[in-house]
Amino acid sequence: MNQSLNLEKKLKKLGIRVTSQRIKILELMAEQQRPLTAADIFARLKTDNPKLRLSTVYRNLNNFVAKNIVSKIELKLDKKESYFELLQGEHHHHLICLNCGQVVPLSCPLEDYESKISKETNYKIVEHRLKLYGLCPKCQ
Amino acid sequence: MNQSLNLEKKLKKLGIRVTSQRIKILELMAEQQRPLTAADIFARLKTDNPKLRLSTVYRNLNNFVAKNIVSKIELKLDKKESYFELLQGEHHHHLICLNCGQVVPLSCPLEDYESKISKETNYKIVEHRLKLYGLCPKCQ
DNA sequence: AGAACTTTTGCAAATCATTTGCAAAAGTGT
DNA sequence: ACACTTTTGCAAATGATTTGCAAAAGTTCT
Repeated sequence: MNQSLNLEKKLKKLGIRVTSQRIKILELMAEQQRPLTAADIFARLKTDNPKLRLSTVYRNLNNFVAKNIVSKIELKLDKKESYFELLQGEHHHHLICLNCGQVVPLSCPLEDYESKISKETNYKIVEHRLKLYGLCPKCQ
Repeated sequence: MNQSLNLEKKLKKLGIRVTSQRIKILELMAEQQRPLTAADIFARLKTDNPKLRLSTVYRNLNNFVAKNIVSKIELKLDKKESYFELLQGEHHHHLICLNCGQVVPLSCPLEDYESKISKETNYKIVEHRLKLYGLCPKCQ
């Protein structure tokens, strides 16, 4: 059934106005199932909608992040561009191929470590980020 | 004894030319013992040397990173500025207070996890990055 | 469906961190 | 001190992201 209808409902429930730009961005992210940059999304959507602006993509992505339906991560070691990923499924991390950029989702190994560190430091731990870098089978 | 003499030797050994800018940058990092931004270093050193440029700081930090005597990390969740840290002591990670920015070094819990992931994915794992975010005792 | 109201978008320009080109200055080996 | 190579100061460029503002689109109420 119609995916954009589901997305509409999702946005309405969150009190986010339904615009075609927003639907298209979320559709693309759902379809790709991998972290995308604002530029990736823009490049893909501007062919269908030449009036679309990169700033609109950024504004909406930031909005989604604030509303907790998208997460923003820095994936590459050297480049400083942000990647965005639909928040769905469980909390996970990423393994990134240094050569081809392929991204593999990883389960989180840090529950015990976090509570250990919390006890040792008396910090209240709110979140964490973990990335592994390497070479995928093809690139080795 | 004279620390800048040690630093001179260190640079010479690595085939890096000894300049006063380089010595000052490394001295400051050694003295501060916490990750600093290029802007931090520049702000601190420009009072003694008003001709110093931020680009010089960046160029030297990048050089040190390439020569493996400094590591470059992204510390803050939102801000995109890089932090630089003298490579000394053992491999570690960071716990950062979301409120005051205090940084605590953490031991690395990932040896077993890395080999497990390597087996599962057939990736050759080269490195990893882990950061924890939370509130320090004072900021809770 | 239309009016009134609020939010988002397109567009251009600004911002922030970082890099680069180039001539002058400084470091190095002899 | 000399000839050679690298680094620096300086200005301008770059890349990612954000912002101001008027026009356009979405929402609510009737």
